[in-house]
Amino acid sequence: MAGSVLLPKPCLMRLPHYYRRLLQAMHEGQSIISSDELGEEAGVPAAQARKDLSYLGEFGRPGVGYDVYELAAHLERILGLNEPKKAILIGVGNLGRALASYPGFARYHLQIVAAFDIDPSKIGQRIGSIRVLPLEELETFVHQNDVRMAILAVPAAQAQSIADRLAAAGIHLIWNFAPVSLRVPTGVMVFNEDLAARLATLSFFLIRQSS
Amino acid sequence: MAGSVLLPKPCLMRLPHYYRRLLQAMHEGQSIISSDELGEEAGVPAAQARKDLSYLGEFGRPGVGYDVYELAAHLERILGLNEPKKAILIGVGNLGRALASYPGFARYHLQIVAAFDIDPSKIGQRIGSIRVLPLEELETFVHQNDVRMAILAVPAAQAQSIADRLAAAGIHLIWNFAPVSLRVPTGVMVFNEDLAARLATLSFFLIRQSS
DNA sequence: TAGATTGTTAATCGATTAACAATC
DNA sequence: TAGATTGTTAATCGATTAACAATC
Repeated sequence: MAGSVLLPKPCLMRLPHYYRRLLQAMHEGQSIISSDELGEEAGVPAAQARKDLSYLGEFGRPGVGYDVYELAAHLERILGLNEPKKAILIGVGNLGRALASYPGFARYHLQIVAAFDIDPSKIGQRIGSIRVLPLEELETFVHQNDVRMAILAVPAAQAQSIADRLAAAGIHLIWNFAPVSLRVPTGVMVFNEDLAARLATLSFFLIRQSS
Repeated sequence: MAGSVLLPKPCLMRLPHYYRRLLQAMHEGQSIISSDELGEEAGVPAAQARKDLSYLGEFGRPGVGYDVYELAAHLERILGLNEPKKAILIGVGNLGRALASYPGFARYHLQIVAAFDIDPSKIGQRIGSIRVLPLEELETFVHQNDVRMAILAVPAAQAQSIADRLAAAGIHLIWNFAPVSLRVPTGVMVFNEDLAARLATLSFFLIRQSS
């Protein structure tokens, strides 16, 4: 399940930042870039950036730097940025709607192919081009459309039972925005975007601010 | 600036999860809890949970466990969950609106006291009880209301220039939802909630899924 | 050639885990 | 007393950083 490419998790989290710096370089017509410039974008020293990239292969030229286009293309391939990624959205509240229309996702080829909700008044609505379907159709839709990813934006109380259904329906990856720890069978990956928990950690720093 | 309490960052990130488990215990009438139960919620072994809590002091009783109410009260104090936390919201797009009405924030006493936007058609609107003010009034408002925290939910292109203004106006903590790395003066803390970068890391796993 | 920058090794740093005496 | 569970030490693990030979 871990795939063929092994990467330390902190390294993986920095790759999108390197990639973003490469896009900027392209935009500015820069064709060679240094580990120092890449590291700066990710907030790490040049040595860290070089080490991260060395996990992917040898791309740089000593004394010169990295070819912007070549490295960008490689990161796109490693991260799968250009692969179409079908996902369903569960929960069409304020946050769900915002995610459905988030402009930053299109660049990475995320395709939200349908949304689901229990609220009858929302069924049949559209968010952009995304149709809102009744939750009962979840399993059928996942099977018929071969969807592997779900974005979960329902209230905390409903999240676990829906996660169970998603796992049973064959979803492999849940991007969870509900503020709960989900239990899922092995083989299902959960990535938590827990804004309430994050706020609690911000609170720690905020109340310690001087002045 | 680092405050008096030193905590490893991974530990700090787990404290909200322990706290959440304590709330659940209270709800169920459980008055003693073990490091094993706490660790499970955060996805770590019992030894890790004990070590995390030992940074805060000695709360458990050997052979017994932790007092649910006592530990919850202590976590509330350490994290400052019950302290009122004023914040302003910059950017009243879909994501900004969703954050302004996010139900999970009230429990931790986050008070979004105003929202700002450049779009004239949005000025004067209300999101719940939050008024949308023109961006020109940002500095005045921050000074007059002694605000330390800003939630930044503007398009990537505008984020840096607004971060500059926030820092100059005396904001200490920026919760940044724009997909960019902000440069801020020392003394200003930035916490990034970079959904586009996160999607890129999800992509890495998604395209490697078997079947 | 002189200057710049990579890829990699080794040293450092910090977090996690295992083990267990102390305690209830 | 026997069983359970903490707080803490020491061992392990993994990531970061410094340094530098190799390369352009």
